[in-house]
Parts: sequence; structure tokens; C-alpha cells
Amino acid sequence: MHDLKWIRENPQSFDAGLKRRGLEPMSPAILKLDEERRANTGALQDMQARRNAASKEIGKAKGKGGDPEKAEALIAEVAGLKEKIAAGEKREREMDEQLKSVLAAIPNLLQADVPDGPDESANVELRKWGHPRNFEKEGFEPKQHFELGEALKLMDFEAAAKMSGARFTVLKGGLARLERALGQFMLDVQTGEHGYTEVSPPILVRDHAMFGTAQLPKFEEDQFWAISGELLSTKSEDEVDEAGTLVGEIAYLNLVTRLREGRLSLVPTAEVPLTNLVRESILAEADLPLRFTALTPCFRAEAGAAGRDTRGMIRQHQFYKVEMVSITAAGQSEAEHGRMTGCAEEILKRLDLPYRVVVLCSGDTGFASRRTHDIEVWLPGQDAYREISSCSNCGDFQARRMQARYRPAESKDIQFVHTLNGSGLAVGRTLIAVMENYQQKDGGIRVPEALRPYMGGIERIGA
RNA sequence: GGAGAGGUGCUAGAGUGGUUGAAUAGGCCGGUCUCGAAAACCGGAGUACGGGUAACCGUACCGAGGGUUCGAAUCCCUCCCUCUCCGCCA
Repeated sequence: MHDLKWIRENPQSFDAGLKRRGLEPMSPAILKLDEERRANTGALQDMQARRNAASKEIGKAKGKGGDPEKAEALIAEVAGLKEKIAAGEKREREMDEQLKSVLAAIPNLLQADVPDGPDESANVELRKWGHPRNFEKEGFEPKQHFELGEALKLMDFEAAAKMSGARFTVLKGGLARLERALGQFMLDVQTGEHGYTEVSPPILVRDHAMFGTAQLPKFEEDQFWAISGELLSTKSEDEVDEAGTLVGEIAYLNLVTRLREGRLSLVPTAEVPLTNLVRESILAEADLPLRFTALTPCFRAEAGAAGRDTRGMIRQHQFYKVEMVSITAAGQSEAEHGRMTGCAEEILKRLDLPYRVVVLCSGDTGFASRRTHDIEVWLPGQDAYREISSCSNCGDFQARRMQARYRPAESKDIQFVHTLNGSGLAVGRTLIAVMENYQQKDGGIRVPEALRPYMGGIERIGA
């Protein structure tokens, strides 16, 4: 969410920022709304001031030694204001609502050093680490993770599809354990070595939490929603005819409204609950930065991804992820961004998985982010680098949406905190990377050294 | 699910519908005292929006949203949340 006052003072910068996002100028429309709203509010406040003054006098006039006739006269005078004030208040609510809904749908502005470009092809590589294994030299063709997993009979897509449909996987035995080991390993590194506080948060959250991190209002379709059975079984009167059948468009809209009001979201990432930990609070600067991490399941509808990555477990409706969230003072977020990216990279280094870091271009950077680093891990089975982590600096964009502020040490002006989030890492995709990079000619999978303590000393998965 | 009690500032906790943005205590900040600290004493301090160069002024905010009233922290309605007892439940 953007600062209206800033837009008022810097309309040209604002529109220039939107242009980088491929958006038309919006400041004229916003400022027009803003002006109308302020005019209305000004007039309203004058009336309220008059009413308050008169009411105070009425109180005195009615009290001991007062003048009852004067009170009557004042009451009559103020009564005339009543309707106007009510109308002004209603108008104020409407305009606030309108302005808020416009602002809520505008993406964050990009940091100046983000490269311009239309899509992921314009992302810029920052660095590369490690050397992909030479399978040719070893005399075999690397397989994809699902080929390996199915051959080992430890990865079952059919069983998952029977109970849950596409984009779900059943892991068994060594692979199930490997997944668990990865989660524990990552959490231990981020908490034990990088100073993140482990959190076990709710993974069902209300709409306002989703609004805070900016999944709402724009990305409703990408989420899964949990609805209590009670909500589904109760029909309100205007939704059904005499026979109890749902009828008509209004009925449909009523139903949707009711479902929206009662639903919870299955979080698409622990970024949502971790960042909302500081919502509506005023922190002391001395307490910053706050660093939180959590291992949670993540749920994604993958609405716009039909047909993409359908084989295997690259793109699932449900997966585990270790998420990192940092809450910093205003001047500190860029440094923290670099640090956080390093914390994610460290996991790959420990696992000895080759990767590269790219900075996303303007066209590929997410809605809430000012600047995003993606870490892409080498997948020999796919012969490609694939995203395994995404670290974003959101600046004060989310903080403003959730009223998360801090009191600077050297000033009494309260400011919005900066928020950052990053995967450290996506567990499912790390599992894939381990499988493909550590596969053996016979289809077995060597367990990376770093994970062996978490695997009861097992050195390989498969015969 | 049934019955009940509550949500007030950083915290605890008052608050007959009318100078209550809010008593009081603790905490916090500043000062006096002290070599320094503690104690004691004095003073200060909410958030947002709008107006003003500024001092400052106005408006809103006592869980959220509506309503009654000339006037609401106080009365009414809806919702959210917390707590106690009972029931059900991993």
C-alpha cells in the first residue's frame, strides 16, 4: 500500500514508478479522489466542531444555574446540522473505501537498481556457485526426480491423485524421511547459525492477514480457502426458494459474500503468518531487526499454471517450506536483503548443490516487492536451473497495509517498519535437487553429508 | 454446542449520557538531589487525518462496525476476541 501523502507530493515519481511496472499513470485519478475526500472531510469537521461546541454549551445551560431557554435554542440549531453531518460521514466512509480499494490494488514501486524487462528472460544473473556434475564422464544420463522416485517405489503420484487429484505426491520410506531431514536441517541452520527465531504459526489465517502481506485483494484465485462445514450447510432465506433450492444471481452473490466472510485461507507461504506477527504494533528500534523462521506446509491453487510442470513434484498444491522473515528499521532493509539471500544460499552450499542467484527484472518482480533475488538450483535431470528460493524486500509496503511501525531511537516520529521474506528453502524442490544431483548410475540416491545426522546415518536411499 | 463474565492508554485499573483524550498506580522520558546510583520530589508523554512557516488549532479514535441522542467510553444492535463452567473432540 502506498502513502497517499507521498503520492500527493510526488505524483510524477509515482507515475514513473508505475510505468516501470507496465502501468498507466494513476496519480491524476487518485489525487482527484483525494481532493474530493479532503474537501468533504474539511466541511464535515467544521460542522462537527460547531456541533461539539454547541453541545458543550447545552450541557452548561442545562446544568445548575443554567438557562433552559438558551439550551432549547441551541438544541434546535444543532438539530439542523444533524442530517448534514450524517450525510458527510456517510460520504467520508464511501470515499475512504473507494480510495483504499484503488490503493490496495497498486503494486509496490521498484528499487532503482532493479533491471527493466518484460519477463523472466530479462532477469540478471548476480553470481553462480558450484559445478554441475559431469554425468557424461560418469557414463550415464541423469534422470529426472520422478523417474528416480517411481523406480525406487518411494514416490507415488497415482496414489496421491486417487485421493487428492493432480499436483499432489505421496512420499514413502527414505524419501519421506529425506523430506523431513531437509526441513529439520534448514531450520537448524537458520535458527542456530543465522539468528532466526523459530516460530510455529497458524497456517489458516483471516482475510485481513492476507491483505496485510498483499495476497488480497488481487490474488484471491491463487489461494486455497478453508470453509467450516457449518457455513456450507446453513442457507439463508434469500438464497433459496420454497423447495430449498438455491436461486438467482443475487442469491449467488449473497452466498459468495457469506463464504468470504466466514472463510480462512490456507497460507501460500509462512511469510503470511510470520510477517503478520508484528501487525498493528509499535516496536522499539532497539528490538529490530526481528528475524523469524518457520517450517510449514504451503498451499497454492496454481490457478494460472495449468499445463506447466505437470510431471513430478516441482509444482504442487501442497509443499513444505522453511520461510525466513525479517522486520527491520527503514534504513536497514537493503543490507538485510543481502544477508537473507546469503542465509538461503548457505543451505545449498552445505548440501553442495550448484546454484545461481538472479535479480528479477521489473516485469517479473512480485506485487509486494521492491526487489527480489531468486536462487535457482541446478537440476541435471532437467538440464536447467530452477527456482528454489525467492528473497524479497517489501520496504514499508506490507507494513503500511498491516500498521506495523516502530519508534526510532533518535526521534519521536513513528515510522513503518520494513519487511522482508525469503525461502530458506522450499523443501520439496530441495528434495528434487538432492535426488537429481546425488543420483547414482543404479538409480540409488546418495545422502548428502550434511543430512546424514538427520537420516540416522543412512548414506544412501535405494538398494 | 449450552450457561455465564469480560474487552478502556506501555501495563494494571477507575469511569452517575454533558469541560473525560480519559482518574489513580506502576513503568517510561526529562529535571532536582547525589561523586554516581537508588529513594524522594517536580515535570512530561497516545495514535491517525486535516489546516498552519511555526507556536498551535480542528476532527476522529476507549475490541470492530452500525444505531439512539443536541451530546456516547457510558444506552441499543451486529460481529470479533478473551476468560470460567458443562458437553463434544485430535
